[in-house]
Amino acid sequence: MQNESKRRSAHKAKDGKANSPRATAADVARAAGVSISAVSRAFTPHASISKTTKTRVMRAAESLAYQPNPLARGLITRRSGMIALLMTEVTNPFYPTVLETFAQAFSKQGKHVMLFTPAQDEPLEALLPRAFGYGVEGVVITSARPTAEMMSACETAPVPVVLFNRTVESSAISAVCCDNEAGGRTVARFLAEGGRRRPAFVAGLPGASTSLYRERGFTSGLIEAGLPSPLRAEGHFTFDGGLQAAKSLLACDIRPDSIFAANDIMALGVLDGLRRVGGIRVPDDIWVVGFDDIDASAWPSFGLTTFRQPINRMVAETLRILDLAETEAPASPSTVLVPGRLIERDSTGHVPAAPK
Amino acid sequence: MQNESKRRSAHKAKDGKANSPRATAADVARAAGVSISAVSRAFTPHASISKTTKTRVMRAAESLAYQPNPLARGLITRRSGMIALLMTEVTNPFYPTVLETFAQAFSKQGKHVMLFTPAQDEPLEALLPRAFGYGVEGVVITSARPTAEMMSACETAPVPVVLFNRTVESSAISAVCCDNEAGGRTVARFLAEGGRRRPAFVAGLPGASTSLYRERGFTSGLIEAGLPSPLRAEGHFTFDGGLQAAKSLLACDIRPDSIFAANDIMALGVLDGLRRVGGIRVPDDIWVVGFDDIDASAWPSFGLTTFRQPINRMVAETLRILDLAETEAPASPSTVLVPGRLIERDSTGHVPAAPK
DNA sequence: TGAAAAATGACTATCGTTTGCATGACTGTA
DNA sequence: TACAGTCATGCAAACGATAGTCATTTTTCA
Repeated sequence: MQNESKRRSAHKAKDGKANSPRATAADVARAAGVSISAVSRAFTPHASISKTTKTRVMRAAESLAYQPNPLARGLITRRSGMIALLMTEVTNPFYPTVLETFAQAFSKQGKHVMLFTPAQDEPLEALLPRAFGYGVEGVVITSARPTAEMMSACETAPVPVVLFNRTVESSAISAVCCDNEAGGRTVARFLAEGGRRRPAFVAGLPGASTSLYRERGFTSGLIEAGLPSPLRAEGHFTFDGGLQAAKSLLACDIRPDSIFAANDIMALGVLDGLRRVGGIRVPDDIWVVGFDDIDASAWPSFGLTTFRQPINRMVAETLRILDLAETEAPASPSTVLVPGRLIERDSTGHVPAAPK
Repeated sequence: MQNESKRRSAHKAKDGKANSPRATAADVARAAGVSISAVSRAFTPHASISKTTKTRVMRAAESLAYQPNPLARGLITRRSGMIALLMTEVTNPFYPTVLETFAQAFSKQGKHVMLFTPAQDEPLEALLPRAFGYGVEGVVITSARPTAEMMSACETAPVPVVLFNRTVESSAISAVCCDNEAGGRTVARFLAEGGRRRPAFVAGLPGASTSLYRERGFTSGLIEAGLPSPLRAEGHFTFDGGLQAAKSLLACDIRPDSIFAANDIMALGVLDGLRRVGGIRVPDDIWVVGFDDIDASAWPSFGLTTFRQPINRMVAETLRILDLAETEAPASPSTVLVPGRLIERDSTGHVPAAPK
């Protein structure tokens, strides 16, 4: 009887007497002197059950430490109490914060987070059916560049799907996003009012909607303010990319006097890149602005001025679309734009107060 | 027809014709002209099934996009293909990396990560039974300070439980950890050889085993090298805590000439704290060493010398204990210490080569 | 070629719930 | 007092798979 227990040796064996095999609804029913259905109904929100039976069941359940098995429940209701979170870039410090905010918010609703990260080069859309198989009650996708296959997979999903921090053309898919275009425009205006004349933009991954919209808003904001289109470099949304971008921007014939990076981690790279090159001072010579407001941006070494994404509100909106929030009526598929705001720190100079 | 669809309005309605209701084993069996058992066996690793039938089933399954329902399977086998990850501090940049490494490793085994983060002040041990209810095949806990209740809950767990980056007295629980004591000692020796005479230590959360062992190794290493016990401050494992700790250490009668922080994020805070106080140069006046080797430590602005935790190996060891790795035989409950190594950067000076 | 051994497929019970349906108990009104 | 409505309750059938049993091939070897 010992040699066959190959796969179970690493932990307490099954036959330990104290290892209570978890109470089932039948156990509770027996203890409370009711039927199994009654137990089930006691745990179902608006079920038809009398107050007395319910308390009796609940009392018995408590004494047996009973909790309905989510697997069995999910098998029949198709809702196992989990939300799928599809994430691709956990390295960007912005996302861990997002992750934690979601996890907290969900757990407040009794939901749990199931994390899906694609193995290298695994097509993202392959993850969706897998998630559905688990009876997830909703899917949140944070991927820089959702593919077309992905989108069509989303449209036929049996549960709500929300793109987080992404927008997409299709009106059949919900998305929650910071107002990136407005953010870019705000930064442009800020730089213009600060007397900057030669702006530069550091883009993220080509094709990423966030980078795209931030650039669009930035460029149009500059033009509205009578400034030229920005110089341009790519930073792939990474610190090192930002660092390289800074170098390449400095190599231009006419150096920029301000750099707006499509996210903070690149902006920090830019700052470090500028420091490396002697004789450049921030903000005296060059202003630097980021986007996100990650923790590190507030560190004294950086003091990065940045456009803050209101993660809490974005998450709340996502929950609302997933139909989990108690607040309002469910929305139809739509793109929700949440406004952000500029946080001024040391990496930019002071903008004179508006004249009147 | 509109007003009654309250909870389903946010996504494609059920009645859409293209919304294929997901193929079941029965569908596949019919398509392949075999019994349902055959289908089941085709998807069970060492089941008794002929090659020809298996391929026939697999072909049919593929054409129907069939995948066994993990809920139904888990209901009977008690293994739903998920691993529970209990995390408390996602804000420390070390953990997102850990998280991603785990997620990648698990997904390579066809397992998925279920994330459990306790709501504020929710007792951690309450999460365990919930996880077991989901039929998780293993639990990984990364919590700074596991409670006694937690521990006893672990011991009676129906599946392997591993403490990650924590150690614990009980020999009934497995743990995977970097060799913190050796790490602390290595740092001590490094500082001593570098001619430092007044070391300081910045502790993390009181009671955290990692901080404790790193300090123990550090202190004994110093004493062995003929140096005094370190000055001491607490930094709560946060950037800001490290910053404050630096200030308080500088306020000492005799300033330290080297500071070892129990983790990187605090060490970065220390660096920034030192910069704030004029006239102090790193490493000329004070050396700073961290522990973890998070991404930011390598950024030019910091160039933090640090003791690197080999996350990949630690994760691999964890998988082995969880009985998932293909490599070796399953281990009995044990504490695995993985060696790390010192990464020298700009925050410390050069240690002269050994004399002979 | 034949018999023993091995491999395979069809049946059926089961995992722990939810839920439709039929029944029985109550309530308020004519 | 009786009658139609409510409301609560229990029974039994799913949900979609796995695994043990048993009958039936196939394979193997003398």
